[in-house]
Amino acid sequence: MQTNSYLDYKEIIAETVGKVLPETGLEKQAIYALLEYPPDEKLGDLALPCFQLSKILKKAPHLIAQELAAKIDPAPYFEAVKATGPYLNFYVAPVPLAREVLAKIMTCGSNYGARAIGGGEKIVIDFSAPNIAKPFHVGHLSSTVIGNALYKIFEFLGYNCVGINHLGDWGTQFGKLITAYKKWGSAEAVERDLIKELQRLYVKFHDEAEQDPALEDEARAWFQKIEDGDDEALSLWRWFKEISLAEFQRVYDLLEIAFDSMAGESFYNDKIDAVVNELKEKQLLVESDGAAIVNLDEYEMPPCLILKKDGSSLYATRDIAAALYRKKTYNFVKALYVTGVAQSLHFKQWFKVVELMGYAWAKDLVHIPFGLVSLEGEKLSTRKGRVVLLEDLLRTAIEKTLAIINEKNPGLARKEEVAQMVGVGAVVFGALSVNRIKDVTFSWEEALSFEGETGPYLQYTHARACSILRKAGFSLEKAVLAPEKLNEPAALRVVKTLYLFPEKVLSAANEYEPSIISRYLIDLAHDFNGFYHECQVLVDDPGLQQARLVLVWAVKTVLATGLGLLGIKAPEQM
RNA sequence: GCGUCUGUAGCUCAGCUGGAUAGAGCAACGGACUUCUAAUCCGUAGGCCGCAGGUUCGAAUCCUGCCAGACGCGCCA
Repeated sequence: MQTNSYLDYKEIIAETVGKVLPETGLEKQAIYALLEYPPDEKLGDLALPCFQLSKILKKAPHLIAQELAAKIDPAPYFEAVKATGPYLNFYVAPVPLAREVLAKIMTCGSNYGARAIGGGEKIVIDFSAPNIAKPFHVGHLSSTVIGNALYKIFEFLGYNCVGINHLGDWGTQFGKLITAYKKWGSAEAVERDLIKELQRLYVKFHDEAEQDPALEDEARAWFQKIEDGDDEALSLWRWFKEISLAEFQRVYDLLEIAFDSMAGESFYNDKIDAVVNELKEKQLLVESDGAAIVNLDEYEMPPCLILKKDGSSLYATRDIAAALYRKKTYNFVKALYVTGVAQSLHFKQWFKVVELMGYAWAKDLVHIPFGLVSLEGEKLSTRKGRVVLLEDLLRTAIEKTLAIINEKNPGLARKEEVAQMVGVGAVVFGALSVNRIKDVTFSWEEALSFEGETGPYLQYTHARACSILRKAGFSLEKAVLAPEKLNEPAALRVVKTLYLFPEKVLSAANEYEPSIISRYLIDLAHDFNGFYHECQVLVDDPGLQQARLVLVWAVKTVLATGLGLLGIKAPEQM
């Protein structure tokens, strides 16, 4: 797999400038870091601003730029190197660029952009983590799709990822649920309405408990019974869990997301005492108001709660136990936790506790926060029934897609299959197209928008490219690379954007930010659609047609790869 | 009260490891389908980059203060 080296113009420039200007004493890396992409095509493809050099050389920046322009031989990678004021602008020679980029994509195929930097090391990714007996709603979308995208991105860079669904399958809410079930529920009703019925019972419990606080005690008692291994309590707990998992699975099937481990909170029950003991041995635990805490004053954080005054554990305890278990089991080089930004402090605290326990790998624990999802400006609330179920959203998106297909392309084969890819793709892309950290207000109109910067736009562009290749009977084996024929500005723009893909993938991984790939794909699709309008591909001149077909194939390949990294399908027709 | 994050065009957002005239999409208006899928493309209009200072040759980008919003701050997760 020749996936570790990509043509790197910055590297070439840094090398050349370093040679021409040895007196600056700058390392190649330092020059590399100064290089930037100019704001306008007319100013070339890469630029070296000379202000910093001016300080070192004690010379006006525009003079340095002029001098460098005179000394540097552009060939073979550049067609010109010009000084424009204080900038040294590099104009990439299109033919070598097109040749290198397209040849690379032809040899690598769907591995273009991949690298082997992970060396097979493990990255554990904790994501999705819905709560049992509660609806799987749009609030869970971000964690699920961001986690899945990071999984695919890191695999693409040579890591071995372990996806863990840390299910919320333990806690007093099960006591509440059993209490409500015993009082107002029935096996028939649960079998019939599944999570909807469980949710009804849960809401009912809270309504009733407002009048009758004794219910809370009853709930606690039932949860205690689960913990003590009481047969009835345990079998109800298992039953609720099965019902929930079956329902969650339908959503994961629609999204085509799978996990390597479904070890939820309950999995760590027998691993918590050891953590508490270890904290005691390491003299990190302090008693405070009857609870056991780790004091973090020194680090300007509130204390981390380890045990309640009744001696039971808290979620930080469970998270620490899980981290220790995962380190031992997987020996990860990084463990990512994809959860809402609201939990930032919690992660900062228990990461610090792990560090204080003496584990150097505490630095490998990374919280990947994302913004809050609200509904028409109001918080989602299971109890108030103010939620949009993810499954409803996905199914509505699929239905809408099917309607559009019936209107625009009624003869399409396997419509339902395509409708699912596109409808789901629209929803997934919507969640991955903006910076993670932004809060979002869910809107049906936006979630079901298929025009402009959307998933369907990317898929449509991909399908268009496929359509051309199909009509031309294109085959990669017989393809002829003819970069000199791709000389229209629109074609060159596409080539230049294709060149950027590997570095975008790398940035997305470094910043844990799938939206970098989303934005890139929008650019690529846009450039391609511009080319599509300006340049007819299926033309009489066989040489020209062949040259353009290779470009179309390359775009199709990169779009499919990029969409794949986001967890989105790329249908060949739609 | 303390802390974290966010504030860019009417709306949703890029750009934020400082650099050349601040970019998209949606909505509005005007154009482009007998030609490779118009879920597309092109054009017009739309901006004291929250406010005020500071650092710098240069600030949407860095620092400080303020304003607005979101979230968090001990026995839920």
